Amino acid sequence: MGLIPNLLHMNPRKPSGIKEIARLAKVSIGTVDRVLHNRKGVAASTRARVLRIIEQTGYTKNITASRLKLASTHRIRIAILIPEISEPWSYWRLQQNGIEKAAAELKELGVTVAYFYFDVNKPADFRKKWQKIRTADFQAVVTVPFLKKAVTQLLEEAEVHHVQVVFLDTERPLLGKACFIRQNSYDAGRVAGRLLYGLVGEQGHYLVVNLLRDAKIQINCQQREEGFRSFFKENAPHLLPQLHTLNHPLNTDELLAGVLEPFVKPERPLGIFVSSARAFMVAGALRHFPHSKTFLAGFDLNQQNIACLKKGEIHFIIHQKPEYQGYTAVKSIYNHLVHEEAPAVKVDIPIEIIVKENLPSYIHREWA
Amino acid sequence: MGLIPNLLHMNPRKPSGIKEIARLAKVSIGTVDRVLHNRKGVAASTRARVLRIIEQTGYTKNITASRLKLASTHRIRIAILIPEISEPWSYWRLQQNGIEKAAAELKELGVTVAYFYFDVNKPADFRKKWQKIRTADFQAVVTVPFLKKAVTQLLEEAEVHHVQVVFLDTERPLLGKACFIRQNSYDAGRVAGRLLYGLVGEQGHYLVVNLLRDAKIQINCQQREEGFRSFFKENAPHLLPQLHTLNHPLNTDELLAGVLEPFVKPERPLGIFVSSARAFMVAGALRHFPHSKTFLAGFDLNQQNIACLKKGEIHFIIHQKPEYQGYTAVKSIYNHLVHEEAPAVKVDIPIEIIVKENLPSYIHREWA
DNA sequence: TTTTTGAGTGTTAACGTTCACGGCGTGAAT
DNA sequence: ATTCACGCCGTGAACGTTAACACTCAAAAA
Repeated sequence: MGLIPNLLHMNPRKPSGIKEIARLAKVSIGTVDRVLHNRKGVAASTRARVLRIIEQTGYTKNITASRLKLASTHRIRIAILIPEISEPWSYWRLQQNGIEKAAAELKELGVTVAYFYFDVNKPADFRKKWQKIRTADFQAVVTVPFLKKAVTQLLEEAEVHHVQVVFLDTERPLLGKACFIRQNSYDAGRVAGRLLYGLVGEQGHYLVVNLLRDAKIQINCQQREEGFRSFFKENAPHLLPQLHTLNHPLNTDELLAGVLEPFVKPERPLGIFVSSARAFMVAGALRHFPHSKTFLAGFDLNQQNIACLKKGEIHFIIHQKPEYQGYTAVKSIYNHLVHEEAPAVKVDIPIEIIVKENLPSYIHREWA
Repeated sequence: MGLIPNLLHMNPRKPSGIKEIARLAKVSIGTVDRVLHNRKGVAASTRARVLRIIEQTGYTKNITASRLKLASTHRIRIAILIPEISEPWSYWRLQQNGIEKAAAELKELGVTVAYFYFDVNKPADFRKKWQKIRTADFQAVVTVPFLKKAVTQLLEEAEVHHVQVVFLDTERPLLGKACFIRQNSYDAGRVAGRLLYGLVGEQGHYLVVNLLRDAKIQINCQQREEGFRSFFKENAPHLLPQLHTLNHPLNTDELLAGVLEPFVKPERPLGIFVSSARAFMVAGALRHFPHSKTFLAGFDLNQQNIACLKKGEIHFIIHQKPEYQGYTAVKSIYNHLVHEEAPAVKVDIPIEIIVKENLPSYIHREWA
């Protein structure tokens, strides 16, 4: 340890980075810095010379050093504008966990995130919170595209104020060049079609169950159903007469089991695609028909779905990786702001298929 | 931009980090540094006082600043000891792509990786390359546990020389506390069992195809078969008589189609599980039996398998995410060496299921 | 002619961490 | 009494980047 003299200190390494560029271009580091940041105050000839050296040496700036310097003065501020988190295991809580993990990693690089929660039923609340964000110079905002008109306004104002917008979990055809982190719902529906068709086969019937909140269907669920139907249209069009849809309001008095009864026949297999995260409710209702040959596919690894998967009551779950979405949103924004040549944030979350047997490899592990 | 005076420069922020600790403990930053690095030369009372302050303030060192300083003197050197890469699309090439991506990200933090390739058929070559690594002070080595005896020796010597070892793609029961990045082959086989059973059902027959290189079965393939069989043992033991194994040497003169023929009967469905990355070969052979009801599952998203998946000749692919494995190996080593409290590297790659419909979400996307 | 401007430069002090070096003391050896 | 050793601690120069500030000339304004 102490026996070997420290050779590195005897022959100092030749400087790399901006200092080396300055030496080669016969200017000071100040000038190189001005060129790199496109600041004025550099003669055209000097600028060209410096740029040539930068080109030739393939210089890239040391982001570690840059962020170390900037962390104290020019922080990167990201606003998170998401629906109020009611249940402790809600989808947005998971997204937020991912966001917080990213924030922790980026903290010492001068990145801060601030949360703003809005009431999904009140567009005015969304607008109000956005105005707070807009007037508080954030570089970026991560939000959801639920409230169509309010979001359109947000996009326009964000463009004017140079605030980067990233949508989580969006499906709405996005105006302009908005960024997003989402899973393709249409394709996810197609995957569910493939999986249930494989299990149920030609002799069976099929049912799409949309569980409605406030009597209206979510856009995600709608697109998933379209994808599901498109699979059959392309691969087994003769089965379309056997493919039905059940829209069932969650806040109804009717029991789900009762509504399902006409579809469940002991003599023929039934494939049920639940377009939302509540497949476990359908699984519960199906316990009234113990001798039916029913196969169930749905979304999201919440605790109830996991339990049903383990018991064999749900056969396939499609995972949306909410934590990963949140994590990726923040990380991508950072990368985009820091490496200027980095592409805009457009991430398609893979459509991951969970069955009973690969569940452990998903829940016993870090998700990032 | 220039209109607002820079307030941050007028009221300087109170220092954070080591300086603040020093101020509170009424010592210099040198002493704090000595305490943080457990170096001698600090009075016991002073050390206790500093440690108390560190505890109270919840100080954590700024790794950005630390690496900036250390990058020039104490680089983190990682050796990669993997089989020679023959084919351009080989599995190890993909792993190496992931490694290189991680290396690029960590370059400015003073991390360097060096590659050593060995001939998988020559344990002596493996040993020779390892000796080169051992004598060249690397902090860590990423390798594969193929050659049992040579690897045991490596592990012992690495422990003595404080070289961290991380195995890629391992299944061998690992001696001691070795680290790994792998997919659980047994569980992957079980997943394949679930998927094929779902498609083929009770009336079908099942076949495990092990494609042998040099007449011997790879340990991965063996464990996958065990997992596959265990699924049927648990879920459909009555089908075990209908479950056969075919070990087929790749360098034989016999045609695969000929060997498969006795198993393929037009009247009954057949589920084939190929335990390696060459399911496309079985798919090719099956083209001789166009009217058979055959279902095929295998591993890895190589180009031939992808083509078969798109054509519907292969029904399920299990993805091992080789690029992600390589990336994770290097990143995890870095995190472990840099955050001393970080856990040892033990990563289970999730068993990801690919069908025709979710393939696009896997191949049109960054894997990290 | 002298002063003033300002465009084009160089200089320097940070950001938080690291570590060699040197400078105090106190106690032991000469 | 003078030297030497050594435990304990502070100082300062880096790492590469940033940006305010200071300086130097020219040409334009007085």
